[in-house]
Amino acid sequence: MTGASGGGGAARRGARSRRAILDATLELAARRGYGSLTIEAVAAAAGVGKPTIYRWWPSKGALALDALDDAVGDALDFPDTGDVAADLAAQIGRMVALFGGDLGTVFRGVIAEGQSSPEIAAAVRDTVLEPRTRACQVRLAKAVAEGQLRDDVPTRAMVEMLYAPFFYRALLGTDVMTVRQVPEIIGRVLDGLRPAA
Amino acid sequence: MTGASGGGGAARRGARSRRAILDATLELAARRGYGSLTIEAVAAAAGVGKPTIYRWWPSKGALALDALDDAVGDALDFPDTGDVAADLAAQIGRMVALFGGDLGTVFRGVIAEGQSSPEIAAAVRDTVLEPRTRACQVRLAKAVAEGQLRDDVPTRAMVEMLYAPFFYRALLGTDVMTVRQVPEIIGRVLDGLRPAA
Amino acid sequence: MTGASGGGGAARRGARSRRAILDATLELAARRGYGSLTIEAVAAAAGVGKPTIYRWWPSKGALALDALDDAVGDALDFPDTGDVAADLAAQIGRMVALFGGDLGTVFRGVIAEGQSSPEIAAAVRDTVLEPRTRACQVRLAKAVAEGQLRDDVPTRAMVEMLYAPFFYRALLGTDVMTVRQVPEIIGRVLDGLRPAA
Amino acid sequence: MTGASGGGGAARRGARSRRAILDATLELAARRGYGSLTIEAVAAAAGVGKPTIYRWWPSKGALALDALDDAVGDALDFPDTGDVAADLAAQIGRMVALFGGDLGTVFRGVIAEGQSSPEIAAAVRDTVLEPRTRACQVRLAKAVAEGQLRDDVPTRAMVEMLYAPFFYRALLGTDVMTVRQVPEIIGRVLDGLRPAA
DNA sequence: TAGTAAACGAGACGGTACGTCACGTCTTACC
DNA sequence: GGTAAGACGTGACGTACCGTCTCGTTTACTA
Repeated sequence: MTGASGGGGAARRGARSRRAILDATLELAARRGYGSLTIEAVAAAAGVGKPTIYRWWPSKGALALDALDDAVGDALDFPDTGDVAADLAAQIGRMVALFGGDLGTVFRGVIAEGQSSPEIAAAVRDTVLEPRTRACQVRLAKAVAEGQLRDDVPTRAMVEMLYAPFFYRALLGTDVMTVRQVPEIIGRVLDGLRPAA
Repeated sequence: MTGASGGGGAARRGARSRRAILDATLELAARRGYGSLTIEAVAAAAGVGKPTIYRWWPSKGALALDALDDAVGDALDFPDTGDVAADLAAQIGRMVALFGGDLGTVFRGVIAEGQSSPEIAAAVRDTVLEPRTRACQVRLAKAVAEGQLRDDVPTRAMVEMLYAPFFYRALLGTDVMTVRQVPEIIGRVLDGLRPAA
Repeated sequence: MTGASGGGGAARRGARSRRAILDATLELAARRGYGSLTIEAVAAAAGVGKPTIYRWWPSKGALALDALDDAVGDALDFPDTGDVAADLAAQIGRMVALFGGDLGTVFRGVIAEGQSSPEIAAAVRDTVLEPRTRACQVRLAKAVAEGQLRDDVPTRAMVEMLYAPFFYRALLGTDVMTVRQVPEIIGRVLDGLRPAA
Repeated sequence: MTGASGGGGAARRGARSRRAILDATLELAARRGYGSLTIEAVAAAAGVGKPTIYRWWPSKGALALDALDDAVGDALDFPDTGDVAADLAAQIGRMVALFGGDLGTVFRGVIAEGQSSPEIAAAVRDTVLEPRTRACQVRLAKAVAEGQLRDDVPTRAMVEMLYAPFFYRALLGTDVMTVRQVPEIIGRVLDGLRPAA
């Protein structure tokens, strides 16, 4: 359910088709690359007519976003063990692992699509980024309250500092971020976010 | 500087055409959006045959990158006033200003293209990112030597921490970064990069 | 009847398009000349997409041949009045009349195309020439049986002698053959084909 | 020297180039087919610039016609042994032999070109057909005077009857004419052209 | 013999049309 | 009664040649 992106219920009998379409989307995006993904090919691979796809999704980006969202599920929900550094490392580590594979291809493709399509950009923000940003802010606010983090930096800014390096590497392709590097990278950011005394 | 992106010398007589093509590329990308930019339209707007464009640039991405590079020129070269925080704020501020307008549209489009095209991704890295990263590393290394910054964090990691938030906002569209916000954002990152005592 | 040239059934819904395409083909070929006929222009004139034309016809030549065949219909079927000389003059006269106008332009163009394209050449033979040659042979064989013509010359050779002058003039452009000249020309050939006694 | 077709003197220094161009033209036309012959390819194969070709020939057809004319030379001049049937068979036999090979490809291509280009059509008539037609008419007129042929059929019509079958077969591709068939085919036509008593 | 003007090779240029791809819409036929 | 199948108009793709237009560089005739 992607909200603004349009993916829909299809309660009636589209369930089978919906699954086949989402699966084919991920499969093809992973195999041929997001740029070479076409609605035409998805329809063929899913054994479905093109109009059936257009009935439920307005564009390739919306479809890919839905497929992505469907595949990620709740794998990126936020943990709370009491140790904010460990929690951040765990969640971001899972993200790095998840997007290091085929899903990453789709994710980067969707973000790329968003550069040209305000609708997709908005859908990505609303369905992917914003909910997790808020969950993270909640966790950070708790850490602030517990004195683990400074109280003079908005949690939203902290989120940005923590996640930005991941997107930087993912989207600019300067280096692949591995799960093992995550704690160190997070740690350096947190160094600046700890209370003065 | 066309580097790996292919745009070429065309010393002979293509100078006029080259200018018209690059200008038309920026103009159209700004006006209609990068995604709607077509080689066909560029050719028409530049008063040039399509093959002339394909003779010198292998793809729309390479063309856009060249146009971008040409437009940026040396506007993003790195200053050295002695105060590393001020220098960073100045350079990143200029970047924010530059990419806040039409050039930003092209820049984001080229990076988006890079998600599907390894050639473009590599060209972006080689011609745009890497040179400036190195210049920044040089400046940071000087600051480390002067005791303004920690010596236990690689300068490359520092660069990442400093620039990532800009790309985060630019590419995910969560918020527009304004020039006025730059010093504060840079400042927070630097807080974690200053020597311990 | 599209025979080997490929134009097809398009039973489903292409009927309107098919008509528009064939009409536009003849119209443009007549107006601008066969050599200047382009698929692009036919598509535009017919209010049709290029791919629709390529879906049904493999080449300009095949399209033109189909348009020709469609326009000729059964206008060149062979008569039988009992007088072989009169029948030949009538049929060839109709042919001269038909190909003296716009259809001739198309016909000559298709034959020209056949010089470079074995497929077109074969299609011309199979769909245009051969059926009429056979019909003529049948008529000639009857005349032979009735003693109006020699029995020591193959009817196929007779057909060649009778029709060749028409193609000679049409394709080499030495002179335009008029309907009034037909009986005389046919007559001279028949002079050599009458029984000895 | 093709008169209207333009091929020209190039007395100065073009001799080498001219030869190379004509040779390359025949070579390429034979190898790849007339339709696939391009000025560009001729220029490359001849080691010559395109403008050099355009300087001397206005079109591919004019070039091919010149190459053809150059290659045929005086091989098709008309003999006179006293026996008109033998002379005709000899000359037409030589023509069949000559145009049965690569030269035939070029010849048919030039005639095809003539269907769309009045200039080429005129050049073909003026430089290839007309001179030989006249030579043949002269020979036939002599035969008429000697009583070997009817005097009530214009020699021009006779020429048409005699040569048309060759072009019929060559251009319509119904059958290849072999040298051995020539006397028989000529003979049948002459049967109708002999004096009555 | 030297000078010079042409013709030359090379190839970039503005174009036109090619034949193909995928788009997103629409219609028909089947299940 | 919804759906697969797929034809349709559209528009851009990237390519092949077109015929024209500079570019220097031979080269062979004139002086």
